[in-house]
Amino acid sequence: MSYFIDVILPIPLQKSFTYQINKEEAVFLQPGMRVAVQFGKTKVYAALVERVHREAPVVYEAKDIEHILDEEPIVTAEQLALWDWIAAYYMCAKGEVMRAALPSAFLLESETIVHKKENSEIIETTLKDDEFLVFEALQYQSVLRIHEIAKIVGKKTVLPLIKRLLEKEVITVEEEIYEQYKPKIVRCVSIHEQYQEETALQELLTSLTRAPKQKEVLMHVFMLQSKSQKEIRVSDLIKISGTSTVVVNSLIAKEILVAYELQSDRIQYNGGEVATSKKLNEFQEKALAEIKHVFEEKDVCLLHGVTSSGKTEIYVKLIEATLAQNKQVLYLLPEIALTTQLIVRLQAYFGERLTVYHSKYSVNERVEAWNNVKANKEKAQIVIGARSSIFLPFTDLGLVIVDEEHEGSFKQYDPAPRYHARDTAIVLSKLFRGKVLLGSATPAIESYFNARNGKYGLVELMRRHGNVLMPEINLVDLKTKYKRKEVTGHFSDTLLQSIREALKEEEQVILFQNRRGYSPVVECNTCGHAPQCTNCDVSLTYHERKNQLRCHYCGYAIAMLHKCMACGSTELSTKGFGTEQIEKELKELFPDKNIGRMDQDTTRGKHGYEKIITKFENGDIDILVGTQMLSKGLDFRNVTLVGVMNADNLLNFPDFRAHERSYQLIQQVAGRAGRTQKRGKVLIQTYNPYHQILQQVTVNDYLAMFKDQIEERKQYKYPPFYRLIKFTGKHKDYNRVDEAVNWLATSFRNVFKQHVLGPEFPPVSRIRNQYHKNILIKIPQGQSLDKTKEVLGKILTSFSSIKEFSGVRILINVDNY
DNA sequence: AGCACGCCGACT
DNA sequence: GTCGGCGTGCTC
Repeated sequence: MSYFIDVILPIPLQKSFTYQINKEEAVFLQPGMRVAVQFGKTKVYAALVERVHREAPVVYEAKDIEHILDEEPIVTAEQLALWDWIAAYYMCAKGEVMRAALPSAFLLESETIVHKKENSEIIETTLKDDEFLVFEALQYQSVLRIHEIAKIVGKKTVLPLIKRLLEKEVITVEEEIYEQYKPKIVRCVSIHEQYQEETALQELLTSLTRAPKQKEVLMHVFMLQSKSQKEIRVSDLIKISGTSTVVVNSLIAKEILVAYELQSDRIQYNGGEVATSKKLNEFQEKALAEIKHVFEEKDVCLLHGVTSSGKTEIYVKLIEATLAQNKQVLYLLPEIALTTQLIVRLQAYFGERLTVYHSKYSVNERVEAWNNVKANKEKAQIVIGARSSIFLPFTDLGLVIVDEEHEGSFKQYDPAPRYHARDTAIVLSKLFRGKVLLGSATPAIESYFNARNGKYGLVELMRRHGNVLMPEINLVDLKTKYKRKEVTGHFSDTLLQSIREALKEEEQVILFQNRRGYSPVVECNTCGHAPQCTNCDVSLTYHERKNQLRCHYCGYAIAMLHKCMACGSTELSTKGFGTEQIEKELKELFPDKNIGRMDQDTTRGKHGYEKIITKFENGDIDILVGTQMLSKGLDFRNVTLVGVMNADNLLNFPDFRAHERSYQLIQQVAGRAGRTQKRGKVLIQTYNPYHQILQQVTVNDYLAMFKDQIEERKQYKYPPFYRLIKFTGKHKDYNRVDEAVNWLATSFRNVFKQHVLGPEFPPVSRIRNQYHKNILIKIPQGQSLDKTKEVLGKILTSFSSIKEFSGVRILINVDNY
């Protein structure tokens, strides 16, 4: 009788795959372990065991596994349950979830390695040019990889070439599997035990008089040994004694020192003392008590606290309480809010019990964080991270905090799984019977709705910490300003006046413009032609710094034109404006001040973001211009003025969430102003000063905004009343997507009738030479989600079997943002 | 996804 | 004529 395992492969296939194993393997293997398996003719993957069983597949012969990769499961049962939920809810393959969940070091892939074939006589003249190139390269290098061969011959497709070389017996190939994770090894030394005795030691020291360097090193070893009981690292020893490895090595050779290797953890906290948490003020205290009360009955609580109300201190108290129960804490933040500022602050309270997990960490660091969390180590009691940290192998998760809960970036857009970290965290927490706290100054409409409904608890904290006043928000009507010619560049005189006042007081200013680059469109004055991207259906954006026209969708760039491509006219003008242009205008208006810019273009690179922040904090920047990056959790003491350059392009966004988002964004940016005793000032330039949302922003009336929005959502059948699933067809042939998506929409409409919207080409219908077409499905409350997805799945299956539509890829986005 | 297999245009 | 382009189908 034979044994089998069902495995998840890290590829986007709906099916699960069965491999054969022997009895010993069946006894050893458990769900959550990895095995290396051959898949297809050549590839070897790390597959994750889902189930061990004895049901032989009927229609095919199961392959054997290559070998087992783990001693024990690296994925917990809870994680597998969560993966199942994500795959089902967000309508994607488990393999896609696996890809997103595991640190890439856990996913091994095989690579074809080319060797020179020994003992074979090769007549060089029988080789073609490219074959000879490979042959020649192998004379110098013992092995070659596929991509190296591609580089040598300067071609993309080299597999036929390799095949020919194999036939001519020039080379042999082999599949090399490698694991990417390498433990960090540190070399340590200790004094040989024969010198532990005092007399032997004295003897040794006298014998070393002719080797002063060695003696010195030895003295340092003693010093380090007496100072701390811990191991002595060779690298530290060299640094302290100011010698080289040679000296240490000769001591080891003389058997005076003994060397040994230690596996070390890359994640280490080397901060100072841990502070005790601050005492809360009476409002915070009350909020904390309310949250605790809510948690007695409910699993999820929404904390609605205005900017600067001291939400973090409340989180700290809750974290302390959870740690006291010996449970783990997950602190989720949007990627861009994961700043050093906040981490340093939390580290001050929790020291080495805090682990940070996010995309800037190396593969090795991620594996270590993973292992620490899984072993429930003390140093991983609190994990702070961006959305992907929900995939960590928690063993006893007591509390999840979702800070800036309203942030759209908690939803993964591409690739699948298109999950929402806030919603997934709630499911994750349920698996552990843990609690979830959602925190925001401007909650998502959905969350606030759930809270008012009683599904979540609701706690409000409307007082700023230290009784700092909410900033004074004023609108500036650009229409009248332009009419009265009171505008310089893009600055109204009101804004300019306020900037001058703030600068005179040596205070800092933040200016917000939600568009990067110099100006979005370059237009010919004669014929009206605007240069377009060759790969996408958008106009190119002018970037002055590099004198380029760039596409923000695909990155395509050309040099700025001197004359119109269509008519040759040299009169080109720019329309609209971005951060770069604001920066330039400021430099002209305030030549003696330091202007900084923060957007995607200036924060590239590993520390680009931090550099700008630090400069601003240190007062090296007087005026900071930026995109929405500015709105996230930054705490600048000396900012008293925030200017929104143009609120209208936010409000006019064609999306049902545009108003909600505008409110949140402006409110968040406004929250950067006046975090100390002096009342901050916010100026919003707009052509629509009577717009509801702007009016609500000025008086900080979240509730009014919520009521308006929820009414609209209800009327136009949007979330939270209806659930949305967006389908996007993608193909390089316009007609093919068109027909394919039309067919799909018709099939959907047969079942879901008027709840199917579209099909429709989006405003930008071509991106990277791929045409897009969308269908939106609205699911009313009360209609079973599972059933709906089942029906949709069936329709998609029959869709994929239609030949004419093959190649059209369908992206599914559940709870589309 | 990734890769093999198979069919068609542009070059030696 | 071949080389190499891309479309199609399959993977336990």
